[in-house]
Amino acid sequence: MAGKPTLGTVAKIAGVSIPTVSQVLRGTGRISDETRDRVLAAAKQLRYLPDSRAAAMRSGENREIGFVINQLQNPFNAEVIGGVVDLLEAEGFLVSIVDTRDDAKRQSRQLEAFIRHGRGGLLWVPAMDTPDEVFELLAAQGIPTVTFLRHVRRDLDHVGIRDADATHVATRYLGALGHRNIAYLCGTDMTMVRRERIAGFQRAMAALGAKPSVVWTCEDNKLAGLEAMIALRVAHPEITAVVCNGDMVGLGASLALGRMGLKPGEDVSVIGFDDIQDAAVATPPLTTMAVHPHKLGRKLARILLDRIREPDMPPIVSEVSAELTIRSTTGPAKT
Amino acid sequence: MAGKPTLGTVAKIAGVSIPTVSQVLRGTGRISDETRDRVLAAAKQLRYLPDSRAAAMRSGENREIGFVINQLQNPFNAEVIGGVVDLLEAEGFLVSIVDTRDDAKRQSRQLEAFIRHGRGGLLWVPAMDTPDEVFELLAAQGIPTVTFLRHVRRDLDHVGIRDADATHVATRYLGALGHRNIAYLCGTDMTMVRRERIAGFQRAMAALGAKPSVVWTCEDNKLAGLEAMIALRVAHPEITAVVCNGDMVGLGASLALGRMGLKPGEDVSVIGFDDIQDAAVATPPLTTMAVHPHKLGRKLARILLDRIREPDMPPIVSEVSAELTIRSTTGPAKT
DNA sequence: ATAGGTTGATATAACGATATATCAACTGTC
DNA sequence: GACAGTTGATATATCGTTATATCAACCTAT
Repeated sequence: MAGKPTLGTVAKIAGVSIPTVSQVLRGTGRISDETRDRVLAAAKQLRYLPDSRAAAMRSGENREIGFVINQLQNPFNAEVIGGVVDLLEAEGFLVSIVDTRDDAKRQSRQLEAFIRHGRGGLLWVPAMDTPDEVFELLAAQGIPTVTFLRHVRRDLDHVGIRDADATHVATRYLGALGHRNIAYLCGTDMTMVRRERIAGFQRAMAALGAKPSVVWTCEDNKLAGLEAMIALRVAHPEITAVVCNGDMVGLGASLALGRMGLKPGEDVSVIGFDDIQDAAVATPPLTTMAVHPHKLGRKLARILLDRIREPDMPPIVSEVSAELTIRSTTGPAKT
Repeated sequence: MAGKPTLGTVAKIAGVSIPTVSQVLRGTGRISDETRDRVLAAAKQLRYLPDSRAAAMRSGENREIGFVINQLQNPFNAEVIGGVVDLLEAEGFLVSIVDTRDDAKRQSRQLEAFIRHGRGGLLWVPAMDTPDEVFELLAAQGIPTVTFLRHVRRDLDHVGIRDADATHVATRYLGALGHRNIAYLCGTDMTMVRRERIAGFQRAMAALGAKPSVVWTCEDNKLAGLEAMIALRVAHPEITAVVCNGDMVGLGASLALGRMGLKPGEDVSVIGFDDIQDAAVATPPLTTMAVHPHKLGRKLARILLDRIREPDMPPIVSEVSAELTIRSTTGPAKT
């Protein structure tokens, strides 16, 4: 009545032994048609489902993957998750997700919980300021792990974006349109990703022979982008183009221009990053550096599967390029 | 080297037996200071973390909760998740999330996976068209379960919103502003929630003595809201106000009015639902029926904890009211 | 009739933990 | 110095599975 059905309860009802039930359900061993039917009927009647934890304990096989992400609300991340889950569920894995909200303390608790609860593999966007001891903890457990976006440890598999290249391309494109006073809008947190992107931006600015470049602070959401654009406009009225650290910021900046009576793509150009779904349908549609988050998610999952299959390979690093996707928020510099 | 540390490896290093290590780590039994120190040192050196699956198997205690949600990207849901996780993690639980994307088949697989992997409790927004067998499966396992938003089974605990009241209040408010030609914008999927909301809308319309009311089809996102508003305006130019099934739709509708050269709150009034963070910072700020998603998440978690503690209580149903939150997209009807 | 092979099932041990029982070595008491 | 009580540890059984070994019953061949 109360309590989950187990192999034992199924065995009792079918009038056979426990190993027999186990063999029937997994299709191994030699079983007569008659007992097979009896066992299957009993299992169905009780709605029995095997306890994979007990199974994993004995057999060593573990098909539960943990995904540790830094911001669940972020539409880019949500699309990546879709790709990861599509692939892994098709392979019979369960993907359970936790959100660190970029808080290293919460992340430590969650990773510990994942280890205790026996995840067979981890996908991980390391939170900012992740302490080294966390990596050592993971290494000590020997859990297959792939980091995503933030490439903090060379001894782990990694899937990421060619960040420096992307901002370089974006900035060079603005330069080709005649812009010389270009700002980069991003947060203060010095993650690997951000460092790379700023480096790419600076490199392109240097190649353009542009003045000392402006890197302007801005949280990673639409409202912050809006406010930052307004403040930037006041502090640096000479700026004619901005490269943003994410589409949400870009959309906010574009919105701000409208509010100030300026036309994005005519008065000031804006380039976003990620190509989230909103970018294409915004007014005006946002020029952006597109990565394909769903595909990226599949690649991430694939590499984890490879690692699980071959634990002793040297670390794999896979970086994809972002594509310049021109829409309406960029245009020639006013002369 | 390879392989997780276990009680056995810790015991060997500390030179004691397995039960001793277990007792030291859990603080039970009688242990001398000297062996305690030795054991703790060994555990620390190996970075040992106990396997909660094995522990749960023996002790029966299970502190892993599954959250089955219908749409991860939805900002309202994301805020609810925040509330749930804040409470449950503070109580020492691990909350792992899966996204059904409102696909009953995927949901079945995911729920089965949660059962197999031994979740100690479930929070669940049932997907549309969830077949009865799924509920029977859950009942057979006896897993504490609380449904959220969609109240499909009276024999399960539930946390939701007083949907009919909310749309009734919203519509009555528009009536008080002088509007009589009011439309309701929502999807075609006849979920419990939607049925209730339409009922509240219709009831208020009847009380206003208004004409046969318009219920207009619209997916639950910003772009769909935008397109629906434009189409609605063409088909029913007499409409002066719309009540929306969610803030994303409301924001899209408001955007559409701007594109058509109309002023939200002057030419046409718009009311949203949920009060997601974007609603307050949009231009113009969106009038909406506010629920407090973070608080709602905490309540949801609390009820699950109660159920886990007292499995035999009769089902609990908790419904919260949405508050009319007036911003700038509503105003008096033009005379 | 006996050895050897096949069939269809069960017995047993193990995974990593916990709960309960047991036990040896001290302690103190009269 | 014998007995009871305490202290600090270990032995053993158990949770729900799976892997491996074992086994009885039947068949076949010489």
